[in-house]
Amino acid sequence: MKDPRPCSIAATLAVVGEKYSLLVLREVSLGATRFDQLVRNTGAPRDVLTTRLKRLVDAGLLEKAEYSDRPRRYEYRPTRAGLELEPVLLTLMAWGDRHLQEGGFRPMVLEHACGHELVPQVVCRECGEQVEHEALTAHPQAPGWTVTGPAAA
Amino acid sequence: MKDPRPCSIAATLAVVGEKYSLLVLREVSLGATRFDQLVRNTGAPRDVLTTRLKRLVDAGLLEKAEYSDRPRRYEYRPTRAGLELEPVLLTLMAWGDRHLQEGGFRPMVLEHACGHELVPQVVCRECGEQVEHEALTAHPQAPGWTVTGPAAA
DNA sequence: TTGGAGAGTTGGAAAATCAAACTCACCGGG
DNA sequence: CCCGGTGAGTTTGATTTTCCAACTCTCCAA
Repeated sequence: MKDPRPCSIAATLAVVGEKYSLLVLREVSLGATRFDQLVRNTGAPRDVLTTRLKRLVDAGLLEKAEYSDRPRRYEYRPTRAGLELEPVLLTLMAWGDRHLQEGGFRPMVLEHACGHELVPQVVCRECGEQVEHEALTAHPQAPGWTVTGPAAA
Repeated sequence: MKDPRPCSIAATLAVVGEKYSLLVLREVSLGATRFDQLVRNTGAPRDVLTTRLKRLVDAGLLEKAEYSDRPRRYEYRPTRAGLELEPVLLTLMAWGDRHLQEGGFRPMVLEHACGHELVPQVVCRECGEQVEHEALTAHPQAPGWTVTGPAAA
């Protein structure tokens, strides 16, 4: 009766929820894979970046690849699992574009292979409809948990 | 030449990227809107929760609503803007379900109004195709920024 | 031989986190 | 009238993180 709700959101955030982690993923997805690029582009202090990179490599989201021996230098490439976090980045970006950017200015525009500017949408895989809050019903699977909290303790 | 990349992902994380903020959004979206529920269900220390709630209310993602005067008690309800972060929560959950939960166990199953279990997918609004990393091209709009970093400073 | 790059490490101050205890207002018995 | 309990925080003091600047170490190039 002391543990928080078991949840894949929390589990995922335990891996990528620390400050700068998702910005690192953003950069490596864009192709900025080197330490000094990550420092400049994310604004992370160098020591913090070091520990974030270690964590992301350990978690299998990045891999450290030598791109030059003599001098020995490494870059950080996203793994498939790392790239699969892109939907998270896209939905975060979409929300920020809509709610935070005044004047409709978008700091980054993404072009989809279909030829259009990408406006990401989250849909139900079965019916293809855009997912609305009102159309969802949650079913907690963990024993002792209901939608609002622990069952009558 | 010292600021990090201007980006809606970073802007959004500045609002909801601190520890527990997204878990609070998860809970209020589920219907657990009261202080003690949030403490139990997220695991946040009470004082931290207080500051997170203040921030989320100030940012317009939650609203504080009196549900009883005498004794005066408040709950925190998600605003429309708050609910619009659900796509982020859904994609985080999907990633965790796929990459972190052994044995395919899902701590939470969501049912869509169409009658099926929800498997969220991110698609391009124009063509409806699922978004793949390889199908994206990024176009930074901020002056001085390229896809890998600041332009030749 | 001096001067960069690039990729980190180190040191110490400042800020955030944590758990537990405490407050304050009220309610409902006994 | 007193007592325990609930709900929503606030306070306290110890522990962790963060932050930033400066430093290291390896190489290459002028």
